[in-house]
Amino acid sequence: MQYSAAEENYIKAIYRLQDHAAMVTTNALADALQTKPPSVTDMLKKLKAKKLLNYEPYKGVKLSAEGKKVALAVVRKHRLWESFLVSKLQFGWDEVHEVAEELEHITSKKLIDKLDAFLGFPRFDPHGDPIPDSQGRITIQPQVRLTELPLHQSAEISAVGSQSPALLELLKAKGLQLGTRLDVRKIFSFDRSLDIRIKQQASVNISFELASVLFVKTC
Amino acid sequence: MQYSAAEENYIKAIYRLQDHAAMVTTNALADALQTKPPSVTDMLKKLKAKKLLNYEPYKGVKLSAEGKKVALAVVRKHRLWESFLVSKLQFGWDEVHEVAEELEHITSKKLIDKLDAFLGFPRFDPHGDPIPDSQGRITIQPQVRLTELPLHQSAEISAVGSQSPALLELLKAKGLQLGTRLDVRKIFSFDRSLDIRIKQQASVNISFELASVLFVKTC
DNA sequence: ATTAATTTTTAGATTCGCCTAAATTTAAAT
DNA sequence: ATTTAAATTTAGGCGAATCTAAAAATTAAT
Ligand SMILES: [Mn+2]
Ligand SMILES: [Mn+2]
Ligand SMILES: [Mn+2]
Ligand SMILES: [Mn+2]
Repeated sequence: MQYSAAEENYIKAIYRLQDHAAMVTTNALADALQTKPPSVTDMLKKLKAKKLLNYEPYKGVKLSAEGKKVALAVVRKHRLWESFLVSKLQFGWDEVHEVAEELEHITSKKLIDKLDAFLGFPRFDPHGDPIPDSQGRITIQPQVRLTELPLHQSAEISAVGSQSPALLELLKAKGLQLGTRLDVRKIFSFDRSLDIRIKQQASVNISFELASVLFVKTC
Repeated sequence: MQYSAAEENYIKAIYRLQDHAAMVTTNALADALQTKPPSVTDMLKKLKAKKLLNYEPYKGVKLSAEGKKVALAVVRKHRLWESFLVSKLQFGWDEVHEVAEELEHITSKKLIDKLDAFLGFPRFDPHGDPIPDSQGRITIQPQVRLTELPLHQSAEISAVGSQSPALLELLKAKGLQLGTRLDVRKIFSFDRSLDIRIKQQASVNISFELASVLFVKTC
C-alpha cells in the first residue's frame, strides 16, 4: 500500500504523540501539524477506513499495528535523509528538518535501502534519534536528561531535544556536541545551573534550560 | 516563486517538446504527461496566468523566458539526482528515471547546489544529457547519431536516446557504454547494420535500431 | 465549397486536503 | 444538578488537479 504525503505526516505525528499520552487528541494533532481540528477529523476518518488506526469519535486515536509499521517506515526515511544531509552534504543539524520533511515522502524502498547502505547503516540520526532498520526495528538506547544525571557520573551526550539554530550556536560556544564525554561537578541551587567537566578539560557552566534539552547515556 | 510538482512537470514537458516543434500542441502534451487533453488546457490557462508561457487557444504553446528558467531548474534537479543515484547509490541508469521524477520536485536550492558540489559538478547525467549549472547555463556538446557518423571517423559514445533496461542489456552484451571509443568499419546495405571497432579490439556488429539510439561525439 | 475528420476547448463532476461557522458532545465549574 | 467552558464533529465550501461527455474550432478530404 502507498500513502500520500499528507497521510504519512499524520501517521508520523500520531506516532510521536502517542508516546507521551495514552490517547492522541484531535487538538494535539491539529497543533502538531499546523492545521485545524476539522481537517484532523476528516483525515482520521480516512485513516480509520484504511485500518491504520483506531479512532472513536470524541475519544481520541491510536495507531494500529499496520499504522505503526507505516510510521516507522516514514521515521526511517526522515532520519536517513537527515543523516545524508549532514554527513554527506555538510548541512548543519539545525538546517535539515524542513528538507527531510519533504524527502521522507519519496516512494522508493530500494532508494532508502541503498541510501542506508551508502551511509554505512547509521543507527542514529544527527540529533541522536534512533533510525529504524529495513524491517522497522528500532534500537532504544537508555538515556536520561542531563538534569537527571548523578554528580560525577561519567556520560556522553547522546541526543538533543531541540533542533533550533539557537541551541546549536550555544552548544558550539560551550564546546559541546553529540558524543561529548562529560560529568557533572556541581549543581547550583539558585538557578539550577550546572558545572560540567568535558572530558579531561576545565569545567564549564551551563544553564538549566540547556541541560534539560540534552540527553546523555552513562559510560 | 515556487511551483507545484504538476506545474513543474508540465513546464519540463513543454521544454522538451518545443525543441522538436515550433509550437507545442495540447495533444502532444497530454501524450507526454499521460493525461487527457482537457487537463492540459486547464493547466495551460493557469501557467499562462503565471506568465510562464505564451498560450493562445487552438494555436499551441511556447515557454516564456521565465518559463524556460523554471524548466532548466527542474531539468537540473532531475539530472543531478539521476547522477547521484547512479554514481553514489549504484543504481543502473535504466532504473533512475522514475525516482528522479519525484526527487526533482524537492524545493530547496541549497540542497541541489550542495548535491552538485558533492557530485563534483558533473556536466552530464548518466544518459549523457547535459546538466544545467546553478545559473541555468547548459553546455551543448556537438554530437550526432551513430548512424550519421562517417566511416573510420573516431568517436566516443556520448549519450543514449532511450533509458530502457532492454537497451542497457544489449549495450552490455556488445561491450558498449557511455564513453566507449569506437569507429565504424562497414555499413551493410541490406539491413543497415554496422560493423564497429571498439577501441583497438575486434569489430562488433550492431543493428540499425541500436545505432540510431546512440549518440557520439567525434574525437 | 461542402463535408468529414481531427484537434481543442468548454461544461460539469470527482477526489484530496484544507478551511470557517455552526452544532454537538464531553469536561469543568459553580 | 445546572450552567459554563472546552473539545470535537458536522455542514458547507474552496482550490488544485484530474476525468468524461459534449460543443466548438481547425484542418483535411472529397
Ligand atoms: Mn513530511
Ligand atoms: Mn532528527
Ligand atoms: Mn516529476
Ligand atoms: Mn537523464
